[in-house]
Amino acid sequence: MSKHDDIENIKCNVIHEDVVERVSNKMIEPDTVGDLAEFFKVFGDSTRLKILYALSLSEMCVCDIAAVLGTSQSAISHQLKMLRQMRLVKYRREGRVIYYSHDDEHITQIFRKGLEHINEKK
Amino acid sequence: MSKHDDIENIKCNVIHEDVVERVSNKMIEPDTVGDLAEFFKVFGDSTRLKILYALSLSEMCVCDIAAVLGTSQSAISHQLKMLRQMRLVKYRREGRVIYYSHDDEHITQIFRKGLEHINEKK
DNA sequence: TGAACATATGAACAGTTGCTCATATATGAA
DNA sequence: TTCATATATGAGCAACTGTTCATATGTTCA
Repeated sequence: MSKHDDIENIKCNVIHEDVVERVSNKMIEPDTVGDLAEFFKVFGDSTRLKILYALSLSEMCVCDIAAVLGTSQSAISHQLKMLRQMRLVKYRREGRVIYYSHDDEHITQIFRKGLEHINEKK
Repeated sequence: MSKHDDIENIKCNVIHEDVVERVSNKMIEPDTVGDLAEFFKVFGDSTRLKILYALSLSEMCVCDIAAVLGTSQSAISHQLKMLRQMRLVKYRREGRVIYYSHDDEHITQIFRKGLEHINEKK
């Protein structure tokens, strides 16, 4: 009963009590982290990034987006649904055609920061 | 042979030739998009976000991070490996203990933009 | 009406991801 | 050397993701 004190045989112990407590107290809210992760997850896919980039150049309809990306209409539509739900794009209808465009000014700023990072680290 | 012109029965056609051409010409490089997506993918997970947030408050060793997040040492270690590879964190050794800290000043800026977005859209 | 077309969507499937578990490596102390 | 501890890592698995395929919805025009 000397070495395996409790049930913990794998876990490691707190090493700096003070740091752990201080950081724990200032830690970000679980809900906020969840929302943030969901938000960034949107940027973690090439197709969605391309859509967002294309829309930064021009308002576009679904077919044209598909043409530019060389992807199926269905795939684009699915992704646009997600972008809509995350409030990153908005749309307007004109007859049968639906035009999408950005709905958030943070997109380009986040893009820029990302580009700065990958350009520095080479 | 009238309606199903070629093989395309599902695909939709280009609607605005001019827009498609202009956007295609200015389109982001495939390599760049891939790198960007990989970069943002890192921020798309709660555990990694929490680690990055904790490290923004203080340099920390692996055990302490695990304690703050309430996650296993192994899980933290796996994620730190990824964060290391993406050059988002750096580390220094002191005996058996390894201290991790931020390796990129864009992290906090990207965090802020993300927070601004999710706070606005409620 | 009905045909043609632009877009949306559900189901299914393959590929990916993040965790756990077991174990390996590395360092310090005895 | 041997033990204890801090961290790393490979394999395996369950959950998630992005695409395709088939089909539905909605709009225009004849």
